[in-house]
Amino acid sequence: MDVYEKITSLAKRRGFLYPSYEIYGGEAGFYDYGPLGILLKNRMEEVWREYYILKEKCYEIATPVITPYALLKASGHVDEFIDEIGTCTKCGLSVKVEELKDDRCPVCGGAVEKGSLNLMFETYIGAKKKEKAFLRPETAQGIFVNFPVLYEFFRKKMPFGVVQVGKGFRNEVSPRQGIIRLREFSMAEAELFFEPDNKTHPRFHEVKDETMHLVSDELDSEMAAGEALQKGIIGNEALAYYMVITKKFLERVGIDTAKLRFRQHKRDEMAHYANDCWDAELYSDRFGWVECVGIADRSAYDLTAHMTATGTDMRAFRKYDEPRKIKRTAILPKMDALGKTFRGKAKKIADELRKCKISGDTDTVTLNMDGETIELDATFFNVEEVEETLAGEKFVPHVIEPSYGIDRIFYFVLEHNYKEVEKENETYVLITLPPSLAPIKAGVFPLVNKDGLPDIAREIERELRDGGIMAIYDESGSIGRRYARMDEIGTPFCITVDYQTKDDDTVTVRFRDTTEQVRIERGKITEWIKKEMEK
RNA sequence: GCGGGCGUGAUGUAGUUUGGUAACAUGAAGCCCUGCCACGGCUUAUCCCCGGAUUCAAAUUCCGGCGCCCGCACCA
Repeated sequence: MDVYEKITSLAKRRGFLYPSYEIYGGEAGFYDYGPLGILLKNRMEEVWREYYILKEKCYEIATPVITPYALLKASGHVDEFIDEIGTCTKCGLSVKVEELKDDRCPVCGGAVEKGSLNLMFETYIGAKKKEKAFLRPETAQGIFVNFPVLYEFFRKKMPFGVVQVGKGFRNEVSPRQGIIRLREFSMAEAELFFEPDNKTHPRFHEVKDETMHLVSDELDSEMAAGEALQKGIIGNEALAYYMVITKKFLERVGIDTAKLRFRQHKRDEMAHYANDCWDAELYSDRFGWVECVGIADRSAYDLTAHMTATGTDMRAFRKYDEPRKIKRTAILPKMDALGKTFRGKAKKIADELRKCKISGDTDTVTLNMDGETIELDATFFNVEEVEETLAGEKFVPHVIEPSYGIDRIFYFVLEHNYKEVEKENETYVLITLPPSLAPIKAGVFPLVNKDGLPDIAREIERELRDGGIMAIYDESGSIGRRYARMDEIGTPFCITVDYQTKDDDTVTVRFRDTTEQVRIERGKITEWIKKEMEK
């Protein structure tokens, strides 16, 4: 058995992951999180929020999974997310339509059956009048379409960031590798809005010496963020900053950073919306390098797309440092003449007039209004050179997007922390999860099941839970077996009540990774564990 | 989607060649034992992926479906 198989079997046995709908034969690409699995996943998402919401000052929003056709048409997903595929009837090869040679199989020349694959799940809104819709392929779009109100919420100060943690859906052709490729998956995405020529981060200097393993066509080495930026390897400061944040986050949830690298996308593998992209890849003994986080510069792509499709102004306003004076040729309507001739229509005509493109020697203007053609000569306007003061300008913000695949990271947290050690000629399994991530923080055991020790242990379990610490009481089997059970699910501490406890109210606390023990006052355990978790 | 392999208690496996009462280990529950690292004792529960065919009889043979694994393709 390799690591993946061991983890899959442990995960099912101990309540981390179950294949979905198993009693109905199972459904490929779907997994259930079990009782312990969801505790761990929730902790990962909480830690993610600490990084992006607390520290980076983003705000989180929640938008629907079901997304109207028009939105995804505008974003490019309807067209770009479709794969036209030809399958050779002779040799069975499947290829993209553009790779066909004269509509025949490029390998054996056989006839080809064409089909198209849209990787989005389709659905309909409304029971009677059915409007076509899709399950969202990414949470990002829900943020983009809310840009105008969010911009207002942030009181028009750029840059700002909005995040969303939730489900995304992709109807994969053939999902495999368990939780690595799901059809319904959890993602945590941050959309950070910047002025196009100012993709910087105020705290970049704090992380500029942090190193990352960078891989691109020309490069494969450990390099400081600042250096990579200077050399133009990473396109801008914000991108580099969030790559460092990603590394810190992954390390915090228990990823082995020796098995982390950032790989730059080649031009042709970039998503339709991206113009620079670095993937955080994690190494698996089973699967090799796997993309788990994508950090993309989406430029103005999405906001522009939604602006074009809906006519909504998705621009932000930037004040110039100093107001700029601009000279231009302007047309100034003469309201007295217009009023006398056109009466009620005068104001509307004047507004139209101001929009006209003119030059210094324009003497007549023709307007088309409500199907009516109106000729105006110089008695109705003046043409003048005017000097205007512009306070600033409007622009479509650029977006830097770190996008995390929670389920994949979840798997890697397990794989990177899965340890086997030899213990008295037997393989002994433990998961060395960071204490703050562990689903169960403490096991509480009576050394023996008599003389009142179980009662004391039960009380301690209760005290811990009252203090906010997930603890489990266990009296079944030998003490060693109970330690082993806890080690296998990554519980960092085991508290044992022994006879000394009855004398002096102390207990032993045993560390998962070293099996060392310390003696601690019963009343202080809760605080002690909380402190340990901060380490 | 195509080709190959596989599907047996919660987990890992044997049994399928040669059709006839499904076994082992781990895990789990209960009781006992146990003065700190899975090693003890007794008891209990839990399995042949689903559907069809052949047969007196199918875990075993055949067909179809679903799922898992490998390869090809796909993975914005």
